[in-house]
Amino acid sequence: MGMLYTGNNPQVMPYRDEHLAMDFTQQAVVLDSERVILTRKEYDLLALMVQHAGEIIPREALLMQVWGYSPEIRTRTLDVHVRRLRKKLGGYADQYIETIFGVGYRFQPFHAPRFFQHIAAKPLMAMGA
Amino acid sequence: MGMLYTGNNPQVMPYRDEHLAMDFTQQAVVLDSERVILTRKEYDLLALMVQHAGEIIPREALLMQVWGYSPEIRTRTLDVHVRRLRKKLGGYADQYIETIFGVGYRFQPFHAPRFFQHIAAKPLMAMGA
DNA sequence: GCCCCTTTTTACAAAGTTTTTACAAGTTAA
DNA sequence: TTAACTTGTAAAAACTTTGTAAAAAGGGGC
Repeated sequence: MGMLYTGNNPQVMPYRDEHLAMDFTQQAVVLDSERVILTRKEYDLLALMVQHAGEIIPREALLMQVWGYSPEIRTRTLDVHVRRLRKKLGGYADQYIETIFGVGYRFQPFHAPRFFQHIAAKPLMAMGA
Repeated sequence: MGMLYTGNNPQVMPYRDEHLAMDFTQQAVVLDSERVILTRKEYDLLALMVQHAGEIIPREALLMQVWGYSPEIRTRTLDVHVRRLRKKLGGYADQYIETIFGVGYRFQPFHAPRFFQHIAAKPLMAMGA
């Protein structure tokens, strides 16, 4: 009986809130009961943020994790991808994907309280160049 | 980690939906009550996909399983076979055989919902990288 | 050998994805 | 307020993957 080893598949619990659901084994994203088609990079980016929901993820961390870029690399591709992700998340986009100015981005579950809107967010890492 | 059970399983349940039926013991494919004549490779390819209906099967897995090719081999024969399969599946082809860009292909049963099914029993492959 | 059928390769075309570019808009601090 | 810097955005360019037609290659039977 043949078995085909097809790679690692980290067991991550699916995400679900009032509007958005994400299944990491099927690579499926559903928004208000409709499938959202994401490209690979869009998916990787969203997956990383959702798996760290509520946490601020610095640009460098996103560029490192999703693109394999080291901090010296100057690129706008992260911004462009965030923009396209937000577009595909429709009207809830800005609620889901927060911009933390000077730092990075944060995914927030739909009803997450936003008491202390990143007041404490002083740059943890240098951004430039 | 994901495993696909792909080997010479002598007891595979026949597949049937509104338009397509497939009998793996007879190696017979019927589309809207008409027999579809497939070549060996076409049959092997379709059988593998149908037996994993709803799952994304990476190109490398298809090339490994149907052709015995290792991932380094560069060939377009998979694409050509998919094309001929789709041709023989007529108008339903694109509904049955989805292209997952950058990854592989997926057979979907005719009325498959385009979002979540929790097929927790069937391990899948991570799409990343 | 030839014939017939299947499979693979070749060579582009078409489609899809990602990155860059260029500038607008927003933010922060002096 | 201005200057310096960061993020948003649209569009183009660069790049990658898939689709397709046609030719070439392979294989079995006669």
